[in-house]
Amino acid sequence: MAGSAMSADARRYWLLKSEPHVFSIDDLKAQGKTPWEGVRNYQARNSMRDAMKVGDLAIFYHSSSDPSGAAGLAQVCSAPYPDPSQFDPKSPYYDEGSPREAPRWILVDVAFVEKFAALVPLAALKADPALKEMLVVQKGQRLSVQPVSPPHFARVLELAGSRRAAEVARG
DNA sequence: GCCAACGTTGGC
DNA sequence: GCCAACGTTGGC
Repeated sequence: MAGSAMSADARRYWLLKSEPHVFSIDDLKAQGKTPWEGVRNYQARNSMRDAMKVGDLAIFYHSSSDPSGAAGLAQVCSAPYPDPSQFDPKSPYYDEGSPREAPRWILVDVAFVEKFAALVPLAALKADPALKEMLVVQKGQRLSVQPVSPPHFARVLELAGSRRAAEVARG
């Protein structure tokens, strides 16, 4: 009991990938919040289902873009619930094998927090010695929902010139 | 557009 | 349970 409370309740940090031509940080800003639908990878789902908490912060990452990179900040704003798109035959994310009574795909809602003054390109993340171990800079890393360590998260915010950098670094 | 890396599927 | 084939991701 004693000693476990702090780590269990500590805010966690994430990175969410999105192709900006599908859904960008500007789209999130315009909508205010959105269900993070379409995740069809079990490891990414497990993060949303088991580990994310309301209030967690996430780097909003633009993938398959020119350039790709960290575009802004989002915040988890709901408990996990079934991704409605898995049951929608018209959705590109439809999964006919997902049972209604035991939905396969779970998501959370995320809210807009901040758009970085300038996108931090992947090349800049790769060039930073402090981010050498960060998942997103690793070769072949395709996971679309990634955990980010607090120091890495704080460093990305610092590179982005975010006013929240100091706050995050404090924990 | 190419292709390396990765996850999933399905035959055996 | 192995592993080849396949589909997808995503940087370049």
